[in-house]
Amino acid sequence: MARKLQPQLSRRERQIMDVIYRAGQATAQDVRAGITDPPSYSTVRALLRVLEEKGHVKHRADGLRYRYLPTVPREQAGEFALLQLVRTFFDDSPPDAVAALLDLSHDRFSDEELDHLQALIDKARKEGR
Amino acid sequence: MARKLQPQLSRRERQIMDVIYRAGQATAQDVRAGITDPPSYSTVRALLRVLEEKGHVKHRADGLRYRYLPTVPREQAGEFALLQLVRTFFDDSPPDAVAALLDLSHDRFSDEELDHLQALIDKARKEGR
DNA sequence: GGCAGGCTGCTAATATTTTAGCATGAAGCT
DNA sequence: AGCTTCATGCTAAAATATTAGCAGCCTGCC
Repeated sequence: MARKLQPQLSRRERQIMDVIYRAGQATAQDVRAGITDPPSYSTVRALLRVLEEKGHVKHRADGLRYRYLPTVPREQAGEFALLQLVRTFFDDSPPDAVAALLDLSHDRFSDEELDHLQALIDKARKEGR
Repeated sequence: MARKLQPQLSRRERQIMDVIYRAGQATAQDVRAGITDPPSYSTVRALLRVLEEKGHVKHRADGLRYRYLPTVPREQAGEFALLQLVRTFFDDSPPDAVAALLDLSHDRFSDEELDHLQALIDKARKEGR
């Protein structure tokens, strides 16, 4: 399976993709609203067109307007980005990254989520041996 | 403490910063070697100068040449990037991200690391109540 | 001394990105 | 019907990023 190397998005393109991934899908207005320092509406649309040409998003007509979706599903893109980040900042060690996340935001973990993690760890243990 | 919003690096700048963060520090040659599709040596140096102007890296003289270091320490930059990514791809839910990491690379977790995580979870449990 | 090698500083051209404006068409409303 | 609103498509200018070349300086060596 030939995986695309790297999208190599430009600054604004990256910003826009982030908005779209956060929301799942978005209109040009949505995108504009999701950027803190937004350019004109016209500009956003131009960039969306560029992103579509490059194959990073596709659009569906929603009444009169367009609604943009990522071509690479969120889950897959997220995994890829995560691995990339782990490689750059955590010595390519997923465990280090997990530790950082726990350390950084342990207060964000509910009891249920902790239970869930517990289960995942147990599962990893079983599969490991 | 006024934290800078977002670095907003350009494409090449991002690539270069990644190399520097991966290695901890790097010379222009190192940077060039760390990029898969590198521009000329001259170009790399120019970009390093730009990055220094913008305050993202600093350099130390190492004999005759320069050795570049990030101004924001790796750990801190990693945490920030991680939170950012979690926000974009995991509904701002660190637990979801942890689950994805475990799921994605459970074979990369050694027994010791699993024990360590276990301890972190227990700690979170205690602090949580 | 004088030459080669490896580095920096600076500068300028080229490519790409980013931007906004204008023309056009569909839908809804009075 | 005619007006307003909100969308698109296209185009071209402006800003920024990317690139490479050239000059100069230090070090080591013949």
